[in-house]
Amino acid sequence: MIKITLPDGSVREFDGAVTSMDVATSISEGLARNVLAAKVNGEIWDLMRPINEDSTLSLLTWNDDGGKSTMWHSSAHLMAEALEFYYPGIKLAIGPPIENGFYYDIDFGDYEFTEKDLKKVEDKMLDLARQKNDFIRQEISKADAIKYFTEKDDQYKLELLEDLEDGNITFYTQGNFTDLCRGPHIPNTGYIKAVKLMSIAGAYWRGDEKRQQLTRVYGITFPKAKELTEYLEMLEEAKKRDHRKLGKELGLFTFSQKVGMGLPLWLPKGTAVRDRLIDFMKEAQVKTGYLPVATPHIALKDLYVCSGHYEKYGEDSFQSIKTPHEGEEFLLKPMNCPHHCEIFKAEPKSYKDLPVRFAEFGTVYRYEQSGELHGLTRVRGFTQDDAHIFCRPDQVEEEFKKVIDLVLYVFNALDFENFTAQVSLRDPYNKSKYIGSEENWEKAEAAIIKATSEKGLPTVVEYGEAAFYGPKLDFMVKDALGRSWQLGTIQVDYNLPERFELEYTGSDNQKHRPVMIHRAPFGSLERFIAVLIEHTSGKFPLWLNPEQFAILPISEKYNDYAAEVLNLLKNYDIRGLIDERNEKIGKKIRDAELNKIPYMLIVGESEANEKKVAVRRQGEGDLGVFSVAEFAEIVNKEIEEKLIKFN
RNA sequence: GCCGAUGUAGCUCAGAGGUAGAGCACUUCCUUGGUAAGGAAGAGGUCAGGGGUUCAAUUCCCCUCAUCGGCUCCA
Repeated sequence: MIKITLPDGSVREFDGAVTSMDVATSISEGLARNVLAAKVNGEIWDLMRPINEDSTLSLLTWNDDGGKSTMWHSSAHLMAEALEFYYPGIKLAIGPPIENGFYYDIDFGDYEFTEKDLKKVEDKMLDLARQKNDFIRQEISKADAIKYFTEKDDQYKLELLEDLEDGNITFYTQGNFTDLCRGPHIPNTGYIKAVKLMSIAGAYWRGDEKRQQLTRVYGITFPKAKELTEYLEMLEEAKKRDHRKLGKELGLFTFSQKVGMGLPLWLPKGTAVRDRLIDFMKEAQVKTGYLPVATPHIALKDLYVCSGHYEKYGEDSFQSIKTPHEGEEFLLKPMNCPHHCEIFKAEPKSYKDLPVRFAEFGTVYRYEQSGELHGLTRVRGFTQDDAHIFCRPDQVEEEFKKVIDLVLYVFNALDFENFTAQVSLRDPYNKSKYIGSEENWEKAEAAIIKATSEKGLPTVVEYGEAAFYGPKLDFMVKDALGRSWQLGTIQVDYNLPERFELEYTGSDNQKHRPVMIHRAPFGSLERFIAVLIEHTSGKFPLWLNPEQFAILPISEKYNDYAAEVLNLLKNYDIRGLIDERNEKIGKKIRDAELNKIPYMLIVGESEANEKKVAVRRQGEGDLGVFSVAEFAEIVNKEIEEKLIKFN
């Protein structure tokens, strides 16, 4: 008698060994049709794998991450089978499921596999899927496994086998394909109803650029054809929101080959957005006691030798700038913090002075490999809304909480509702790669965890993700399409104060070392704006929009009245423009809509006579006729609702 | 940096070994209009750059550069 405990706490009893599929069938036929895998005592298993002892069981369907990943893992095998059919002799490396689908890294030997080949592989996969071939699990001895892959001459699998223990090795077979695999898998290939091979990319064997470069084939599958269609539509939507495309269309920023790759040029409209974000942050920061400072774009190399950045990044950064006669060596500023340390040192500090908070919108330059550059999210020169808080050790937690408040204020004003706080701690198995004492690390890590839990943030803890000088808290924001982006960051640093020998005089009249906190709620303005563009699909909040309205005269006869309205609106601190072109009103509306201008003010004969404007809201339509003062009130009310002052 | 793809008008793209095409945008003219594209004409190009094959190359080949998709990296 075997007892199976289900997630709802109910217990089902079976005579002898059962499979998860048996359990699913005993619950309902529909569930049996939809179930893909099962979590048995916390481990994901094949549905057909016999359960021989009392267990807890939860059945996984397409709606569970575990169900999806099982399906995609099996799909990787299916793709491998199709590829082996067309390209016998290829060598397979690894083929895992990923967030959206799966990939397989493959050594095609001399054959150059291209995107033209994808279609026939897709078709073959569907063909094989229709055969409903079972995925068969087989435990195998290490010796037999080595023999199998030696015969297949697959050095990648052999290398993987080296790390595996005998007695713990399984093969999975479906149709004519057998692979070394831990599993689990879906019962048979018939569950896969829709296949799309997305792209091909190079990938290094085991992520090591010194090793063999393999061909990575990305794909995704679905249990229903309709879901594939929906997924492809979602991707199209994401493309429309791409900040590179919208940035160009809306005239926000550009790049120039002459200026250099990865160096964004802000156009007037983009600059307007940027400046507004800066003003917004400055205002909030002044209220929280930050002191603005300013530092130059270059500094002596010795500054970064002192900070330790040179040792760690010197080789992989822009190389030094030298003076012609004196032989001085400067580096482009990759960080603001060393400068701020020197500002801290400029005047002696008492414990009564702390915390000191130096803030600077500092533009920094970092060498990024050419292949890494990506729109505004990955650039070589960018501006941080940087600040460094120098405080006493007993103030760390309090300061940390204040920064969290500031970040939450920013996110709220910009409608970033879905975020998670990622706490990055040391890799517990490799503590040697971090600078600083054990005691300090433990203190800092504890302070961050306490602050996030007291603020009630949705938190995930990642081990091994800390910076080399201290633990950090990153704010990961999800955009409307569910993609995750890292924005704001707060980092504790016990290292730089040490290296720069920063100190303050305590109440005991002794010298003490302050703690430093780096923080940037936006992170980089460039990346932040990129995410903001994709988040809003270019429809910025009204307070941030460079053009809040467009006055659209019905015909050129009313251009004068339009100018009058524009003048009036200037008094209300609302900004906009007049579309004076010789076009019909339909055309002007269409263009304003496409330019995502929030309000359209249509003025013709009746409006001019009554000294009014017909208001149309972008994406919504006609709102009716208002006086200029009434319209100004509508706008200001909308802004006030969003932009609650920080205090 | 590495692998692969791409590079034609300001933008989106078509094209083919024999003097370069469309739509939108732009300029001028006609039209003066009521809530998502009025009409006509015009201007706009070293087909990314360099080399080669050819009677002839934007087209085929090689190199370089840039962009895109990944890998690796990200203080």
